[in-house]
Amino acid sequence: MSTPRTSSTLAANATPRLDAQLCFALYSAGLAMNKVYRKLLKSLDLTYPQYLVMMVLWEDESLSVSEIGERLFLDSATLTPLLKRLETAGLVTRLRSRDDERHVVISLTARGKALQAKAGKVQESVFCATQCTPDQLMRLKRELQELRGKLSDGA
Amino acid sequence: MSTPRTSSTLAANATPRLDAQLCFALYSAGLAMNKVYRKLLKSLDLTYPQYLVMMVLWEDESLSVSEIGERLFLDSATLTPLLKRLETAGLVTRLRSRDDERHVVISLTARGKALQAKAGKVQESVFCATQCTPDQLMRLKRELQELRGKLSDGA
DNA sequence: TGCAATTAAATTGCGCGCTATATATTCTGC
DNA sequence: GCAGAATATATAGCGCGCAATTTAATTGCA
Repeated sequence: MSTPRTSSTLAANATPRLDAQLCFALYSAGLAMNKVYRKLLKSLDLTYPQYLVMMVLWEDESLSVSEIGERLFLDSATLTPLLKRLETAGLVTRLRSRDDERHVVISLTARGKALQAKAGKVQESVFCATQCTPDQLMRLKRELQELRGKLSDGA
Repeated sequence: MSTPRTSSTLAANATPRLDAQLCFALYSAGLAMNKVYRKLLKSLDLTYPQYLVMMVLWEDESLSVSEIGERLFLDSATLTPLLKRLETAGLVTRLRSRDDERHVVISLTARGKALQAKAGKVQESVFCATQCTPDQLMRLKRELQELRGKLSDGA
């Protein structure tokens, strides 16, 4: 590392190194990914976060708001309005649980389930857009999951 | 591992495989990163995108809106209000170029330049938060840059 | 039982990030 | 020169994503 002495020129660009650039790469790759999805999901009338919620529900068709939040690392401030939009679109229902009325149970409607059929093409298209081999994608995925874990640790 | 659940034939779960998970890893790692920065940048009164703009300006202290946009992959709809906030905070000035009045030139103020001194600590803290070796970070950075390039290709 | 602590959602307010559009300036062909 | 294309910002509207707060329901414990 050997930080340079406080000469004005060197001190001036002591800032934007290494991880700054990793973070920017992460940030801008995320934006690029979102743009790809935006185009592909247009036909389904979904945003990417909405699509994530639908994917969770395609696995388990009935979940509470907080259960969805745990899986996606999102909280109710984000999910509540998103879920209301999905409800308006006729893809899910929102019902207070009988057992514990604090919980709101989100369930797929028939329309919501049916939408899964269309989703396959989206996945395929995104895979093509990455121009990566499955191996590369898996490895990168694992590394990002690790990074996410480490970044969340300190919180 | 090999996903024990919902293997209800190929048709039903043709959806959430491979790249779906890469994209989600990318998305959620980005959110986690942003949270780390939010805490660290609180003392500088900057958001992460604002911090990116400042980093660009610490390299070149006078740039047009579109030049900043090219470096950060952002457009004027995002940058104009962000830059106005930086102006309000006294960190930059916004002036129409004499040469070409379509351009708005963004320049650092003394306060804006001075802020760089505080930024070093932020970088260091983020680096620590990643709990990664510089090698890992560099490699991941390069992979994400590649991915960003490929994802932007098709656009 | 009774009331404080805890938990689950919802709400408020703010700052992106985008699409689509508008406005103003410069450049181009004729 | 001058109409029209091209370029650079700005604006409007929408949907996240988050911190902070509020509301409502449940739990726990004396």
